[in-house]
Amino acid sequence: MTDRRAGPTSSKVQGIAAEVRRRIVEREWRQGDRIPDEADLAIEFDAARATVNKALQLLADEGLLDRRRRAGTRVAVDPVRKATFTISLVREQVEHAGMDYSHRVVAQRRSPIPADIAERLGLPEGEVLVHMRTVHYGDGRPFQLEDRWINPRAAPGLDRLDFWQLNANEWLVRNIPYLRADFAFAAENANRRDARLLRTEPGRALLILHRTTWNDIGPITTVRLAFRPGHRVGAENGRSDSQ
Amino acid sequence: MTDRRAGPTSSKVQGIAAEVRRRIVEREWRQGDRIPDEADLAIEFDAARATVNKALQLLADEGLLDRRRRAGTRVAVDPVRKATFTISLVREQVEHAGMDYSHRVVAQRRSPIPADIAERLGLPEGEVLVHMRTVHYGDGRPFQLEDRWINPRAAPGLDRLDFWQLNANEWLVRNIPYLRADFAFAAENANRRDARLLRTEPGRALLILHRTTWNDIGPITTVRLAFRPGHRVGAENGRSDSQ
DNA sequence: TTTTCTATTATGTCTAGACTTATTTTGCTG
DNA sequence: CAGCAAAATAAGTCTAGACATAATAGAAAA
Repeated sequence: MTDRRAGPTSSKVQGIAAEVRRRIVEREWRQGDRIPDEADLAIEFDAARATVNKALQLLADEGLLDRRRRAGTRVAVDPVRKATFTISLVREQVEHAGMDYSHRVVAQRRSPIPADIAERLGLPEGEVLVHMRTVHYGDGRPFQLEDRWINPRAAPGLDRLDFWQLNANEWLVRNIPYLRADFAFAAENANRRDARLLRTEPGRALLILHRTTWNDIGPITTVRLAFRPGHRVGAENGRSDSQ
Repeated sequence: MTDRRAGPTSSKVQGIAAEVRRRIVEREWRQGDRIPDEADLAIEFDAARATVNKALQLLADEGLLDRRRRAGTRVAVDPVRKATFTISLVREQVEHAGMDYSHRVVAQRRSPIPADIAERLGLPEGEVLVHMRTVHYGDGRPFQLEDRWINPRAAPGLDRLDFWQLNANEWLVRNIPYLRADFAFAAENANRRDARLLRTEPGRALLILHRTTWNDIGPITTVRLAFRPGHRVGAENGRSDSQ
């Protein structure tokens, strides 16, 4: 997990947010309490209401405040916190860790989709998609195993490509923008194939990240990423990091 | 395909964001392209510059645009996407799934911290913290196993509490607000204790969520949450869901 | 040529004010 | 008293304009 630099240039919005945060942490304002309205805070902080609004929205997005029209702003009773995970390209993850990146496509073919994939994509079972399996390496050691289904209908230009050479994820990400994505983390015991490709033993617990992306045409691709044993995926919250 | 609700109240900001998103997806504006500046877009969309600014900031936060002062706004080449996970209380997760919630504290004592916990918290090894282990149930079946260390110095009022009765997480969340939290997902093979408490077999892959929270005094608590086998934690992005 | 200064520019931030909208309060009516 | 309509209110959104700031491009100096 990367470190987080000190307060971002401390703008007025950030200053107000920090002060409100402080009052909540110091329990001047307690869980459930109604806090002064935007107009009053604007006077207190000598700011425009829009500025106070932005600060309070920030804290509401963090889950620290509950805001409702007419009802006012309250300190959240159950601070439902949000953790933001940054999903970057495998190659960048590997290189960021100071390793040399390489990858190997171990399978690529057109194939009818099994039931679970069909359900995930909302396509009829047996529809023929492009299926590929890739191992990503860091310093020659397996880093991540990628099992991907691609919908050629939603990815024009796919046919002309040689994925035995190219990195599918990078091509997709750069050429087929998506409107929506969903993610899910899971844990699975490595099966024989996972174990062989990741050079570990069957049964080892693997962190799995499922991701499916969509555009206006339909599902683009769904992928199962299996990380090497022991890998962690981290996030941080608490200070919003817009910009 | 899952349902896609109509534009969220379709404000002007959302409308502009949607149109820019469309142009990127339709490849009118391609990866790396410079897009018109805020002033021009403001004229085109008949909006104030602040409104355009808000829309573009939204898309930049989503990772779809790169913006830099003076250099202008470009369509991101590597759309580093952010997935936001909502971390709610276990009880809410269980009840949201339509199950009856219950929990059982299986251990609670003061204990010197081992090396890994010490490192995670930035405290000297051997410092004495409160250590507790709780099983959370849904409809009587184990849902999550919680292994928690609490720093009494950062959690005043802790001593007077009876955690054999109370849910530690809920008490902390409601009474000791934190400034910063970090999260990490991992996968581990169930050890004997995990297996016994989650009523599964040793070796089963478990999804683990580590979370540590901090306030201005120092670390408050660190917790290892082990989900029951097969559990998934999901997120979605693509449309910002502020408010 | 390279370096350094300076002007320019697009985004970042803020303000004061207006209007909108969800929600609660209040007060009227049966 | 209940039920409903109207007033009040606090957040939501937007505008026009101002100034700040980072980064670039171009000009001047070495």
